[in-house]
Amino acid sequence: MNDTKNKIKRYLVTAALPYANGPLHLGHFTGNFLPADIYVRFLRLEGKEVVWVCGSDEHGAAITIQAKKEGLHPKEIVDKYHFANKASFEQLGLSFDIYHRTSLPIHHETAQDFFKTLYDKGGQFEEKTNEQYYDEAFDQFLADRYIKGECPKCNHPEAYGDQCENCGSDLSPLELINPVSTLSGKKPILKETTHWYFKLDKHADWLRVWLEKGELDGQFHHDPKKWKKHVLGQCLSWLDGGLFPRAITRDLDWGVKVPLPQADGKVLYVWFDAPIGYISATKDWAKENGKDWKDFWQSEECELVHFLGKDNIVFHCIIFPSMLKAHGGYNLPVNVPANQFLNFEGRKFSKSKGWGIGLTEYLETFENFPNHVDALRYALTRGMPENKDSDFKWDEFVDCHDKELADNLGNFVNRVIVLTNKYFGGKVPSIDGDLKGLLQPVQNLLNKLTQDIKDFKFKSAILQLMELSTYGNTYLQDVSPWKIYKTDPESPVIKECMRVALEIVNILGVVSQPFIPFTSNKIRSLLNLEPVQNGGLQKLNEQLSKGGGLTDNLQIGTPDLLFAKIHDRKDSSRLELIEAQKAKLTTILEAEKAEERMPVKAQTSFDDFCKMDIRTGTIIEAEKVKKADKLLKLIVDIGLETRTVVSGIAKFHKPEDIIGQEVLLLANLAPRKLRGIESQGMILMAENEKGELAFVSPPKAFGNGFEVR
RNA sequence: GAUGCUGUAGUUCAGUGGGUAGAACGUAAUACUCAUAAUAUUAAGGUCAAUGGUUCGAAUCCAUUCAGUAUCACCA
Repeated sequence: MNDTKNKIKRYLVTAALPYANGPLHLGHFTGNFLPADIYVRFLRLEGKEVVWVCGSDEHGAAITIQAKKEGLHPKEIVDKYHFANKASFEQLGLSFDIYHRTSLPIHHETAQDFFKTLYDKGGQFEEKTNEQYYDEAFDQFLADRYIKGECPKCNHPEAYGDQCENCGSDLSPLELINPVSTLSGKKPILKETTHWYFKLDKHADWLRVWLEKGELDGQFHHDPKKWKKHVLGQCLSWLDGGLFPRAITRDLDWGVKVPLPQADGKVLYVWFDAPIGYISATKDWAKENGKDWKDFWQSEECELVHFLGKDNIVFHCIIFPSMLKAHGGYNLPVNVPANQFLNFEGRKFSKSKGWGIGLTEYLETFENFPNHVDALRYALTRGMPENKDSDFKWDEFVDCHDKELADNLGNFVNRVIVLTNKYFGGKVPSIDGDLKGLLQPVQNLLNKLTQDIKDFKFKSAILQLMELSTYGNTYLQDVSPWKIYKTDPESPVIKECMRVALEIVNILGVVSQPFIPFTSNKIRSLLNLEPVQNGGLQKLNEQLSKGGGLTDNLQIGTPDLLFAKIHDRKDSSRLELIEAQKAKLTTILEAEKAEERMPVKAQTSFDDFCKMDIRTGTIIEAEKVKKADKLLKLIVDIGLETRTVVSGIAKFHKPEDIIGQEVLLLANLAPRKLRGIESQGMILMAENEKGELAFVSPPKAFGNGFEVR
């Protein structure tokens, strides 16, 4: 295809650095770490030189705020989660070459050098001074989201510094009436501060060429057709919207110090320092392993691939590449195969509601579940959100564990091992036939699997894995050696059949390794072989091109199940484990139904109530308000007159359905403009725990304009 | 609100330089018994979100609409 590919000798793979302020869940695992691990393990199997770097992202205001709330030093927070996450990752079989952390000195130096290089070059940064809100109690400048106040446009009392959720208008914190810090609850003061901005806008032109055509500095860099649609789409949409300078410093005492004398008390903004963590991690690894990090970052012979979730696309496809290009000398990623998000039983993961399962939690709860890590890795790969959001369901986990891993793969391997022991005393039979020819269909599947991984189609690849054992099952069924054995136990057909089946088991042992490494080791040990080594797939392909991958008369091991089925007549323990997880969710759902009745408000007086003039009325016209999701413009007949009312009910009621609807209208409410339309009253609605709105109305044809008391 | 992505069999998803729709699971029938009541074969099942357009021909291209989801300049 092109020459550049042939130059590639090394691969550098990154998985997005997890933020070290909390435990991680299945979504992080399947979106980011698992695909990277599969890819990296595959490259190693192919005998490629590859380094996979990752680590904890440990800076940023979120961590300092959490530390203050818990009365801890930020270091204590990040230590806790760094080591916890690292331990979980090891148990899950993630094969990082290094799991780094951005609080290490080598990272601080690297990030500072990077900043300093851009600064000294000139033209990449600009300085701006302005006034920002500052929380004196917390001794911290406040991000927009940490400020609340009254909205200047709709007077909603709980507007955020960046946006009012009531009227939807974009705000600046300075516009808020009576601003309050959400950290201390006190009124913040205005303070002047200076920050450095990275001139991202300068990079728009080459970025577009790079993303659209895959060309960099007039040369071929990568094939944009191999990028996922949603990745390219989002990037180009960003470029279309125009790029703007972005602040890259913060007023904080936790983070990488800005290496300038005039920048005391300022640190690099985490999104600037975090991706540089990939570089410092590589340096750290290289130092430990006697390698040169530049061979991976600054060499044409190395390919860079970033794995991440869709929330991180623009950072890795626009901002970080711009930083690297501005610095000069660095490789840019040849692909950024971002995944979408994983939901859990139909909803988003939510730590606060207990919806979902954390990685540590899974590892602990399923500790005694045989091969529980591979069971999870398999289920998550099968449902990987490669091109759209996907959903983890326990029932599907059970299904694919039992039907695919146990019945298809596990049972195939088992029946081959059992038959080999039975017919040949556990020795791999030698045959005279054309083994290579017999294995051709298997080789085709293997090739497809290989290509799928190279194309980052892991879901399809793992299906090919299953196809391999399906082929094995079908093949056994077609030949049915047990039938032949009854009449002619010495038949060469039996030998040939079993040799082919054993070869397939051997192939499965090698090629399953990127996906389900523990199972791979177990298959190998059933064949009496060592765990597969780097280059194992390359070696296997060489052997297959000559004939088979196994040696004649190899003494294999005794049968042992790879996966214990969840639906097991004799042992209900695994099913109980799953049922307990499902019961937990039911409990949450029921609790939500039960609670969430608003407490009764403070006492009021009859006189106050009488101030309300509530009238019966009928909706005679209804239309959607433009530029508003929730609003309908209604004309209500209240007998003596008609009123125009803007009502936030569009999510639950279509305009055409509610014409003729009888309603109750609060008629003496002060008029207010909503989205430019004067609303002369308020329709009374009942709202349930889901936020659904229902009309409250008199019985049919009651008549308009009567008072409600 | 703008923009990106997504919307295909009961379920989970593949699929496009436009030319009689694919898999897995589930369902039904049959075969087999070496194996974890496993396996194999066959069958049924889809106006490819809706509407309009381009075309000899559209699930595939264009437009509009609807739904889900993400991003939208200091949120890590």
